[in-house]
Amino acid sequence: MRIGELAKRAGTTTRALRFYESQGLLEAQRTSNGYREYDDHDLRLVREIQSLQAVGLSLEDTRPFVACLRAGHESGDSCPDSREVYRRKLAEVDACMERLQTVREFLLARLAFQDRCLVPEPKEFQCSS
Amino acid sequence: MRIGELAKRAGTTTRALRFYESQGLLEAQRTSNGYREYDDHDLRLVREIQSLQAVGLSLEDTRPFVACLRAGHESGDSCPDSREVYRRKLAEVDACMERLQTVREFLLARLAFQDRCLVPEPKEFQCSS
DNA sequence: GGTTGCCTTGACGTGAGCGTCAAGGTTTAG
DNA sequence: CTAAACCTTGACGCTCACGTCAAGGCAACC
Repeated sequence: MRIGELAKRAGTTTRALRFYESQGLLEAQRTSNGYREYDDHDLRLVREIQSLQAVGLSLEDTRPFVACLRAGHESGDSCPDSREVYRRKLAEVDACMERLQTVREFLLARLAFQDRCLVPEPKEFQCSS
Repeated sequence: MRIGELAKRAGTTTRALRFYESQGLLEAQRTSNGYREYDDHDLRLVREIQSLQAVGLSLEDTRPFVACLRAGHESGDSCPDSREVYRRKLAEVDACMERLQTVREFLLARLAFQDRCLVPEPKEFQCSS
């Protein structure tokens, strides 16, 4: 299949697929006229990337999973590097929730008592998912 | 005081202060040679902005608080618009924590059972603080 | 008069993950 | 023959809160 069909079947755009290729996450055969040609294995890769992004992993973080699938494993997260990414992400999520809990309490306190002026110390931690 | 001293006393940079001015958050008197001149009231404003940013509010969201202080209130969050920002942010935080909880459970499950292939549906919600 | 250390405006860079043209080639339908 | 619907590469745009030059003016000290 060509890039348009792959995009449609994966529910994404051709631009995203070309971007993945530029990042070395996706490779493609080329037909004689220069068109990219994909198969079901590539569709699987794209779906893996999307799933991981949906969990909040960066594209960079999906790299080990893709490599794992390419290496022939049936599941992208059965390789040590992938599992390490999971563990790191889990730690990030925990830290993020802790920080959000603090923020939440601060907001509640501010909403409850109007004239207080307690402010939490700035933390450098960046919380996103 | 001039911009350098204000930056030092607020623990930020001159660039940040000029940026706040460009966003209409901070105003400054000008001396005859064109230098910006600030007073303690401005320092208070900057500190308010920093506190709110530390909680995860965007610069845009700090606008009502600054306006509230400018209007003469002793606390930036005693005005309706400010409190509305608090409420909205609280809702965002709650949604974010809920989402993180889902992600967390997913990660734990994946780490526990290697060969499963359940993936949560992609959510469009953007979670950051 | 030269150096240092402030200050000014303006403009481009940063990161992530693409979106959105632009300008053109290829294949198929009518 | 032409239009539609694909495809190609390249390059700039977007968000956010500034960082980082660049080029120059102002003030004080030796």
